[in-house]
Amino acid sequence: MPNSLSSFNRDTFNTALREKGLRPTKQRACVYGVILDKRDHPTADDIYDRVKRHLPGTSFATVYNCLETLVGCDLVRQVNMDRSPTRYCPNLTPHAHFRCTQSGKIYDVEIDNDTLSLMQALVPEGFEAENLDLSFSGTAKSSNN
Amino acid sequence: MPNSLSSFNRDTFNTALREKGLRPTKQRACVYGVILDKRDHPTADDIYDRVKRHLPGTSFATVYNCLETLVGCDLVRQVNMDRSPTRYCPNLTPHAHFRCTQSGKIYDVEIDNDTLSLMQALVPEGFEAENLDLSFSGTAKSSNN
DNA sequence: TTCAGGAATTAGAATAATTCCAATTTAGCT
DNA sequence: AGCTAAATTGGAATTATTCTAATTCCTGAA
Repeated sequence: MPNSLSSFNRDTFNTALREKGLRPTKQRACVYGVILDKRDHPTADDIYDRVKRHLPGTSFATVYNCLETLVGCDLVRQVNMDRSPTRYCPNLTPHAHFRCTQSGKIYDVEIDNDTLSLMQALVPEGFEAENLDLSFSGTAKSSNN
Repeated sequence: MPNSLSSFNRDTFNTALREKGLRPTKQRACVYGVILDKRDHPTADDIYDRVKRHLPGTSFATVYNCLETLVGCDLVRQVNMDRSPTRYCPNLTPHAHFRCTQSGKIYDVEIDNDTLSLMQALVPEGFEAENLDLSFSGTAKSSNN
């Protein structure tokens, strides 16, 4: 039985959904599962393909619905880089993204607390930032694959 | 005659285009003009409306073509925030953006050199960043309009 | 346990931003 | 003026995403 969540993740998942009064359905679990499974910042399209291998009847709308739900429950994060399709990421720690313009691959980049504080301090008086997004693009040596 | 470029901007414009072997057409000048004129981070749609007031025959495709050209000549910058339409910005200094989730307005946020260096230092060995994007979203007090 | 009612899923249509395309116009050279 | 490549044009096409209305599925009260 592939893509069953580990009991740890299953717990996180159930709890997060129940807290919002939402149902932990098999589609939602599966979408969450494939995102945890291969942390390659998949697009909705990628996720759809992977989910179909486990739950063949799943529709595109459902994938989008599930993703929206998971994002709303803070189980996964959206990653938007330029105009390219939205990607999804189970890494919830504060981190930036690096996109290789050659391969299209996206890498997580840790942000240390000092730098994070300095960035947050850029926001002027009278503005209240709830969200911060930092991304880089450029080239990655192929040894980083 | 509205939206004629100041002689300073006209020079910048002509030079930047000629350097790439491109023609400084009236459509390109007008698109550049409206972006300089009202620095409110307009979308292609906004720009189209404003350009039509000066050059009524202009098509949408032309606006997009001109924008691409201007970006390629480093005369304006694209600003992408989440999934919302691309916006355009004539501020070429390193700066971040703040989007007010209530009004949708976008504000420039200066980045000091120290913070900029620290951010650039986040990029790990083996990665070469050509581009850095920092954006915030949250709420802005209405006195910031 | 059943069953009512809300929640979730589904297929397919609709939308929004952007890009593509083929035809026409224009600008810059000789 | 006339040639040629570049730019513009209108409309069709594309892409990612959202919407809609119908169906199916859970859950908890009887």
